[in-house]
Amino acid sequence: MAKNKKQDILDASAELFASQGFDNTTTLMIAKEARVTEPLLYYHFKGKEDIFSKIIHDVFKEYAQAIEDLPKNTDTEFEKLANLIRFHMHIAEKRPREARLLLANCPLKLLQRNHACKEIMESQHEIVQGYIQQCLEAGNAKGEFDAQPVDHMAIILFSLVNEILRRKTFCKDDPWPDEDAVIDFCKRALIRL
Amino acid sequence: MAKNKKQDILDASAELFASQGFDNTTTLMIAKEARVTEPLLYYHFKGKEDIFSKIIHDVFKEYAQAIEDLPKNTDTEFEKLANLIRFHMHIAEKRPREARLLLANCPLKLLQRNHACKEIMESQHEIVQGYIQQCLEAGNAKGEFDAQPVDHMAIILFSLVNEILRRKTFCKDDPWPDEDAVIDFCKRALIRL
Amino acid sequence: MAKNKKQDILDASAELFASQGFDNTTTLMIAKEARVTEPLLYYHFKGKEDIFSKIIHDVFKEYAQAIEDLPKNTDTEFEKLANLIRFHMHIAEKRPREARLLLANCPLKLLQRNHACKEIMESQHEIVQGYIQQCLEAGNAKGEFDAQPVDHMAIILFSLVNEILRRKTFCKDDPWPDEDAVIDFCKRALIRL
Amino acid sequence: MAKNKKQDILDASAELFASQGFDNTTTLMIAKEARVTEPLLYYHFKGKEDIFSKIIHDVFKEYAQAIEDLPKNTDTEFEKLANLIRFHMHIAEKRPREARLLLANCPLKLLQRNHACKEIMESQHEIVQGYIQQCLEAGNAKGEFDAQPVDHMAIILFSLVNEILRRKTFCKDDPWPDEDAVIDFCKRALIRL
DNA sequence: CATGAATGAGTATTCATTCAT
DNA sequence: AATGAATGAATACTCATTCAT
Repeated sequence: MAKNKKQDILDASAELFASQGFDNTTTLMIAKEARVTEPLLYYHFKGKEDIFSKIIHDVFKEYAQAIEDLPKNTDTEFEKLANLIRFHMHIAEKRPREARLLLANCPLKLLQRNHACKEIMESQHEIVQGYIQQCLEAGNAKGEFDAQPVDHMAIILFSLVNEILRRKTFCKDDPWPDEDAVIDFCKRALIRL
Repeated sequence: MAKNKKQDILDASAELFASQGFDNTTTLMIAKEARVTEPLLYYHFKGKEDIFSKIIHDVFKEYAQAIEDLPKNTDTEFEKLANLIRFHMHIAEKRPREARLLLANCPLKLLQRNHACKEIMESQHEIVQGYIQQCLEAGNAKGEFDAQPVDHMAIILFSLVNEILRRKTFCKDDPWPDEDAVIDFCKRALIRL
Repeated sequence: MAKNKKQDILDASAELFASQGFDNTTTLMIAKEARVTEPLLYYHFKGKEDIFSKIIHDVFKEYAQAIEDLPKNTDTEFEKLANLIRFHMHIAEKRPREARLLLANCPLKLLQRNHACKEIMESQHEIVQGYIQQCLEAGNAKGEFDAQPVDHMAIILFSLVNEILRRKTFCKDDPWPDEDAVIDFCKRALIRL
Repeated sequence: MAKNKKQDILDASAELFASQGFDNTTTLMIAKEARVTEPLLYYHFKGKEDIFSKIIHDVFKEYAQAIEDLPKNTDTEFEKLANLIRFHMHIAEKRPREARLLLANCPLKLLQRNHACKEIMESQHEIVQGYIQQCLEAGNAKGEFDAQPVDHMAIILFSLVNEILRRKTFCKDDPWPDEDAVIDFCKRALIRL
């Protein structure tokens, strides 16, 4: 569609990787979907794997930015956690392709040593876990939570957030509690009355 | 090892699927790993996909049985939930190959309509969610919990259990809270003092 | 069906060779069709090619015998030729499987040097051509025909007979003149008034 | 030979299909014979069967054109029939490869429903039979023949023409009457003095 | 006579990638 | 920037045949 064929290739690849998986997508499929010839893929990228790397980097960049953009000034620290949870529940609906792309392909890619996926997963880990940890520490300091130990709690919350995204992506038909139920669950665990 | 070459094939395949993924494992690799010739794969199985199906069915059968075998008589309902969490944390250590096999390959397989993986995932869903739901309902009845609504809580706990398995499988090096921290997190959410 | 499994194998093979061709019929198909295991084929025969040879020999033996059994005493020599034509027109209806078996597979087999088919085709040639030639010579001697030269006429008549069989076998749906038209055509060519 | 590798593939395939049969010709053989790599076969054609289809279509197109090109203005209608017979006797000598290709492979292909061979055989049927039928009708009208019934006669003559081609192709060593004998045979059947 | 298990050699086809232009 | 032609290396799968029992 766009005049930029390089972007067409990235779009077509993302669509195909997301709907069929990396290994089941051939360069010919990509070329056809992008209305381009195969050699052009190699003019713009080093190869199929390179296209995949570019895509997940782009996707992750946007994701990291969105987390960065979450409101910094909130009445309570818990509100920040609630925002994080809400954000992840929304992604699955707003960016289903990107969610599928990462969640379906990365587990396999992680089996390969030194894959680009690994560093991205680690970055996500750092960013999200850092976000949570800051909230917890600030909340503890304020007496809002009595979340102890912070690091363990952070991992548990991070896991929950991740799994939310996964379920909403792959089990679309299954019932899933609305945001409030999830947020309430966490609130109960963090805030003892 | 065993005299039974059919089992050798299943073992070799499981190992390779778990360590490299289904698509990156060739029938020749399987044959070599199993110290067998390629045509024998086709004598015992319909094809590569059939081998995969047999393996995940076997793995799931054992998993379902293990859940069935969890102690039925416990002092508290929460103890049952704690057992479920402990069981999943142990699997990743006792059966790392099987955990990797399923968690790495199934997301991709789920993209294909009508794949055997889908029904297995649904069975797991039913079994584990059923287990949790029973605990919650019994616990609510006894006044042990005030978990409301039951179905939402069950899904959240199920998600947590799943993600525990995933993280322990793929992020072995990352720190992970010991059992007690996870169990405590849930206890705080379920049991208000 | 029969207790004789060797015959079952021959029957099953004939059926499959006739309906799918030699190369498209696998030994496994034969075994299944004959309700027998593959190694038994090799107990009774040297191999797939050997089964084929046995079948075409049997078929040809019966064919040669039938020609031998055509009535020897007829009012006219032409009646003998008419009988030969009628006999071939009937085969396609009475023995469609055997006709298909030979006519579909032999052309290809003839491409291979020294194939059993070759000698059989030559035998058929000799027998039928001999039959025709005798009729023509006797008819010429009696003044019934003025068929000259005999050998050329014999080949032409033989060709016509062969093609009749072929068309009735492969072009079942196409219209085909009844016996009388063919016989009449030959009569006109042989018997000048 | 030619710079056009696509044509090289067709030539090599035709040669091999004609001398060994479709099923006994592997794609590797074709590639080697055409001095080309195997994947190129799949770049230019959909597969082995597609190569075969292209060849028989080409062969048939040329055949149909040659029949179309037979002289339209002849002194007698019989001369037209004689030309048809002569034409077929010449094909076997001028185009032995193409004759073998079709006559050896098509009977088998006809066993498969909906094969390209079927429609080609039917086209040939229509063309040749139409040609003969026109001659007979015109000849009858002029009083040149008393060929009755026309359609039956046409089929018989068509059969004869077909079998001539077959025998000259497969039984090269066998004696075969010269053109004049065949033509004379037909003349006697058609033209009563 | 009969078979379950096993295999050497192949068989059509695919795929990521490159080259010449 | 773009492509038609071409390929090395697989890749899942098949087949006639044999062996041990």
